[in-house]
Amino acid sequence: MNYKEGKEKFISTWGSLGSLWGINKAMAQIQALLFISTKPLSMEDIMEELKISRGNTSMNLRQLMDWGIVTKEIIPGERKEYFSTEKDVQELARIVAKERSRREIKPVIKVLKEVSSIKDDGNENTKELIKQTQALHELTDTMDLMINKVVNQNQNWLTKSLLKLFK
Amino acid sequence: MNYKEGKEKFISTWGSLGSLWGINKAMAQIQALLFISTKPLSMEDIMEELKISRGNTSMNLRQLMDWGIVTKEIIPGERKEYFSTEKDVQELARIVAKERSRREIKPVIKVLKEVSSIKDDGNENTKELIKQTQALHELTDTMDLMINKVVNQNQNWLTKSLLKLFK
DNA sequence: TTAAACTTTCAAAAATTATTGAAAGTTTAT
DNA sequence: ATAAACTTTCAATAATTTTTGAAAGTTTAA
Repeated sequence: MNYKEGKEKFISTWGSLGSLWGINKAMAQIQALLFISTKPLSMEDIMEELKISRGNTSMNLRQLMDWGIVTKEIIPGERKEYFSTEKDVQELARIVAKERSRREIKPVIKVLKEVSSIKDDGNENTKELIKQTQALHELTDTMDLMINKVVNQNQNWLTKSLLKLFK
Repeated sequence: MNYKEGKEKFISTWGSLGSLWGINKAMAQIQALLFISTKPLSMEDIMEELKISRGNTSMNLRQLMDWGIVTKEIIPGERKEYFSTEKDVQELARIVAKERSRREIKPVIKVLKEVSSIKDDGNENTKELIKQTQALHELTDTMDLMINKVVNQNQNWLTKSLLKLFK
């Protein structure tokens, strides 16, 4: 496998992996491309490399910026905007974990809390609903707590400390 | 909120959450329904409750069984097949984590390993590709290791021990 | 102020994914 | 062996999500 093949394989794998961390293919591919680029890229560069339209590129770059994963770089003397992504994997993991907690886990916790708090009318079905949503609420809460703890540590904690803990 | 409202809210929230843990809406809703049911349900029951077709129910039940989350129950004297889901949230979390590791994380680790092993031809782009995919490989490996450690512990370890660790 | 260079928006089209329902398949009881 | 009771399959359809591209918008230089 040479550079070109490796690059393509990485971008396409990372792209199809997008769903795992809750973003779409183009968004994941743009991030992947920036992640292995040695310098910031313009919209043209990205469109060209990934063979996607201007609109698609624009919208997905915006989303990546919303996530806090990609930043605009101003290059002096250049009219175009250039983009680059967070290059440190630890920091990247922290950002993704934090955003997913905020966007997806927190709202679910809210619903589970609400549902598990309905009045117990003595019916066995009601009892089961309360019991199970409560259990789910506790689990989700614990997991979210974990994630946020990890997320608020500074870099290297993840590899260094967790590796030790779980040995 | 009464029982019916609570039940519906739970099922629909859990359903739309399906994407977070990598399964589709109907599949997640069937699991949710079984999760709060006090007894095993037949295909008819599920179709009726969720207003989905026979084919859809059949296919999604099969997938849930593939995941190891749902099991067929034989009820003596009954011709129909009945289904029930794992009721323990800890066990459920273990199954899901294990399956996702196997289905999604492991294959990505394989690709990252391959790409990060390409020959360094001295070009700065090649160097960056190797460096970044290697970093991602290490991170993903660590995370997968963590997940599998958690997954191989017996129940209650998650809440009890991790809560302590992360305090 | 104007025009060139560039980016964003968004309705329409394309691609993907999920769902239906009826025919085919299977199992069980007699 | 037959038929009733039930489940699975899968081609067609529907729903959803993604992508396009051109018009509208913005910024900069002169």
